[in-house]
Amino acid sequence: MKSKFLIVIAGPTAVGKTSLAILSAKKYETGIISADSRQVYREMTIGTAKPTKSEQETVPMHCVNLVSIHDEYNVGLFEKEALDILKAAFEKVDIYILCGGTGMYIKALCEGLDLFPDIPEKVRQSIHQTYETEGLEYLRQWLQKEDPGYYASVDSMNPHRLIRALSVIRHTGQTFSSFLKGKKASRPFKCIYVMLDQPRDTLYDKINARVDLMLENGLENEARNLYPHKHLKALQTVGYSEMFDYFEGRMSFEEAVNEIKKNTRRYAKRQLTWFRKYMPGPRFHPEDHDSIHSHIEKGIGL
RNA sequence: GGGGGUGCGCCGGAGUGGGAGAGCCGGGCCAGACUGUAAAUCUGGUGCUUCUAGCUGAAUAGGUUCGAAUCCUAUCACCCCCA
Repeated sequence: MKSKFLIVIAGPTAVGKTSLAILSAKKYETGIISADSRQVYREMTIGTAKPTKSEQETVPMHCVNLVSIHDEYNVGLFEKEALDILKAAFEKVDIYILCGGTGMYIKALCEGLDLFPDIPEKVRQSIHQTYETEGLEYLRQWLQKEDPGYYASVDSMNPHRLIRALSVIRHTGQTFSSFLKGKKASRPFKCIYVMLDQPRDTLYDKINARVDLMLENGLENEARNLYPHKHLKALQTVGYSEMFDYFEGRMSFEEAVNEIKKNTRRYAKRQLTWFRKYMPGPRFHPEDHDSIHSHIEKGIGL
């Protein structure tokens, strides 16, 4: 059987992943899987810088508009979905493209996540409720008692981490750490990483310009339509949260716009931190197509 | 032109008014963590150095004093009032 390759195009927001991915998909006559935790939602378009409709039609594109903001979605579901897509795709082609900025989704697909049982939302909510009433310190002590091993390594100041671990413990009766094997999954394909980056100030200029463009394209109106659902997980998103603050009079329109730009820059920063740690290797300027394609072809073994 | 006030580390604020604090709060920025919320969530740093410590420092230049961000003089900048 011939080797299969997944070209992973990753990088901070606004760096130019999508256009490179489309270009590459045309070149290799293949399709794209989006690794983006917000573009999966049908109802969010402008604020997530989703590929345009015509872009989505030029090449096969998966995991965009896949679910509703009312659906439960997470990295585990993404992993499963993406593996299915690749399995079908590699029946016909040898190369596929993964493109996105959600580092954890990329890692899940390329290296796999340890298997965890599904935790009912009710369990999580109940622990969250305990957090609300008893506070962080209570959860810390609880976890320390139930799973001292994980407690030693977890960021115990982070409520999300504690709530997740305690949910698993309560639902399964086993420690959280007992599920952590930390072994890379073996995949029937090889990943070729194309990490995009460019000087920080250029990237920040692009981010600011793109936010202005989103506003021209009607971000405010899109946010207004989604406002009734502002409590949903999917709507805890840069570009929407700030608009909601504006709608509720907590800031002026101008302040909200500046906050969106700032928070997007910070988001990009966090992405860069993640990629630096989990995806070392060469970095490419998004327009340096020659270097990028020779890197890919070297990876494929041409 | 005359009188008064204010001036500190990237920015804003509070505070102190002879025994320093590279101190406090907020912001910005930088850096980091992160195995099912990941565009989320969380942490740290932010004068310099050889970094468990040391050095420089309170607009600028002088002065008084054992000791000055604090008092005095001059200059500069900004603000207010009167012309």
